[in-house]
Amino acid sequence: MSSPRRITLKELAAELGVSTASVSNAFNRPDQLSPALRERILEEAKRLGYRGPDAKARSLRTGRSRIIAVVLAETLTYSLKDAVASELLSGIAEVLDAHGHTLLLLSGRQDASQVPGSSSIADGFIVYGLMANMALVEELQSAGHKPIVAVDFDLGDQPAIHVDNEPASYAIAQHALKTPTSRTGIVNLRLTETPCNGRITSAHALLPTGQTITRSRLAGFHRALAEQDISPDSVAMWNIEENTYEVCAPVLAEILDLPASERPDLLLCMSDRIALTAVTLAEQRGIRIPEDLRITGFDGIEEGQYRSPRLTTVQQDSTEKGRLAARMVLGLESASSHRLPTKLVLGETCP
Amino acid sequence: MSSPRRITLKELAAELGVSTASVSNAFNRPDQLSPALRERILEEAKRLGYRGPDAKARSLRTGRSRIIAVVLAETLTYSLKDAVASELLSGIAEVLDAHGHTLLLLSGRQDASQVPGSSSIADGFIVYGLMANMALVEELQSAGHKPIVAVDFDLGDQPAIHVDNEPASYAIAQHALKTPTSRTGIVNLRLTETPCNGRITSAHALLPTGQTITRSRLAGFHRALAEQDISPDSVAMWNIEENTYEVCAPVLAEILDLPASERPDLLLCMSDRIALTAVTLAEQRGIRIPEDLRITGFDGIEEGQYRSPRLTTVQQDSTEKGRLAARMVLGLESASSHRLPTKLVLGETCP
DNA sequence: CTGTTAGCGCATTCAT
DNA sequence: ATGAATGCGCTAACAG
Repeated sequence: MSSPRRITLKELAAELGVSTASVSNAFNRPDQLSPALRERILEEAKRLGYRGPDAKARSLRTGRSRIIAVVLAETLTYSLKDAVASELLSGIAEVLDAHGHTLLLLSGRQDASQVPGSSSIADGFIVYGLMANMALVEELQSAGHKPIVAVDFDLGDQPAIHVDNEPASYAIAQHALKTPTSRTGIVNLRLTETPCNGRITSAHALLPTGQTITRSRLAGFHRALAEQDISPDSVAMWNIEENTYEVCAPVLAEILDLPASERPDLLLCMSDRIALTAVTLAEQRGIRIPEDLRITGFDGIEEGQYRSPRLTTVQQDSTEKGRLAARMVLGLESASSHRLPTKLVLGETCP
Repeated sequence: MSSPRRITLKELAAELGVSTASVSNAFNRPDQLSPALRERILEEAKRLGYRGPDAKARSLRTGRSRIIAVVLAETLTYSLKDAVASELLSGIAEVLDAHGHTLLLLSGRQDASQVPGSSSIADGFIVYGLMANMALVEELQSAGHKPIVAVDFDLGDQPAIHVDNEPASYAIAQHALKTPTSRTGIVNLRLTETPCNGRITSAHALLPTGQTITRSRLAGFHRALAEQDISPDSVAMWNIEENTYEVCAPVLAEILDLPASERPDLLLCMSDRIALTAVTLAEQRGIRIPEDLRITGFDGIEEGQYRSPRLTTVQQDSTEKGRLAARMVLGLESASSHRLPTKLVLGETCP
């Protein structure tokens, strides 16, 4: 076989003896030509191996590509392995697919040089999580009138989607604190100004309030603690930089290997991944859950529910968050900010 | 603020009193103009908010977009939630990122009408898994000289990446059968001609040999069974259509709820997801692992190793599979087919 | 209902 | 080292 080059619309038109407009209309606007001609064009196109208008030329001409870019705060490699991010993407993909759009993955972590290139092809952007490097996002904002939706953080006056982090954390901590505790520990996620995997001391500065979701979660924990007359300062805190087992494990091992007199009997974790790692390491050490150690998570990922003991956690519907973001970026939903509800899920790790 | 429209290269050139070629060269070919002029252009560009050449126009002109499309056999919504597919994507993204390319997600399940549109924008394709609808893939093949890499199945004479499915399955079954078993059961993944979630009877036709990875895995199981003088026909088989807890659970419940005299004491599962679901449901029923029931998986996903009991499984490095696919599609690796090795991982579910 | 025309924004010859 | 000209493939006005 020898199809040296994709045939073009113009060539097809010439071959058929019709105008390029008719061929274009045959593919794009059926109502603009007679069914008979359309039929003839489509048939001949198939015969000659013409697969429809070229996406590159079409997008240049129309200004639209039917591509929506998702910009992820972390590296793609990491985000794709993270259950929460994957669920979000899953929800986004569901809606985009249903509306004939496709999904381009970008990372806020790339060399700032490359990104602008590919990004100007997208019709809109969903930006997930606070970027370490805001340069890219600022470009997107200034680049024109393309819709931008921020998820889990605020981006100027762009519409944003949030989850009820503070009330949810308050609720789960309140639940956990109903059972008397002698020592509570909090395991945070990306909360310190400078990277830290381990115990948070007074030497560590925390990220500013109001910027990150984990800061809101901490506020909820603290409110519930205060309500029990437990001073937040008396509660030990640890920090974790990356929501993976490998990064979580050493920090949790450090906690669980504390002498029994110092080891917490309640761990408030900021993610299910952290909590699940705690469960695994506790099991390995013969620490009984929940008798010796109660554990709460946050996110409600499937892995935490489809195992035993089931995680006590806050369920945020990341898939729905993705669907909503996609509908907003496609203009199917008002471009105002949304705050999604969460649900307290009582498992066996903290009954 | 009022940036009504993104400024164009031509306008910038006019503003500066230089030719469009110089502006273009300032961004693309630094060696083609004096450093002084280049500096001036870049500076003025930044000042006027010109973010570099438009991706749509640039890709039309050059014929290259720096976008690689990954075509997934299943829906995107499903694939993004699947640990194996996510790891593959993770590996792909890692390499693409490092080489300044971006990742476009396509599904082989979309309305065939939409896909061709967006797909012609990509510089190359990685096709993952046997498509239910081969129409799209046939288009990609005939569409020209863009590189295509097939993963986990064969696509005409395109280069393909495979895993040692048959030997790996043989090895794990052989290991499992070292311990005497009274009743072995096999839980397959997408193996029947027509969809089936449940027991496979003689009424079910299986997919043709050599097409799907699960068929190869079954062959490995059967070879090990035959070696123990166990007739494959005497081994009960079940089938599962989708690698999710929700779909796996009812089928495994059916198996585990068989009267003790009929219930298998060894389950050879074709995926870790199936095996993990079996573990969870067995635990719920007080069936002891491995005393009452031994379980093997396939894939080696993290979830199976970072829990207790750890899964006995075959580890395939999906991330490396993705990296290799990406290097091949970028032309950094010979375009010949590859077969990746696997590793037997002995956990507690089948010591 | 159909055909003609004029760019979309850019990279690349080929002159100078 | 720089500038003028051409067209990548297509769609949207418009004219017939």
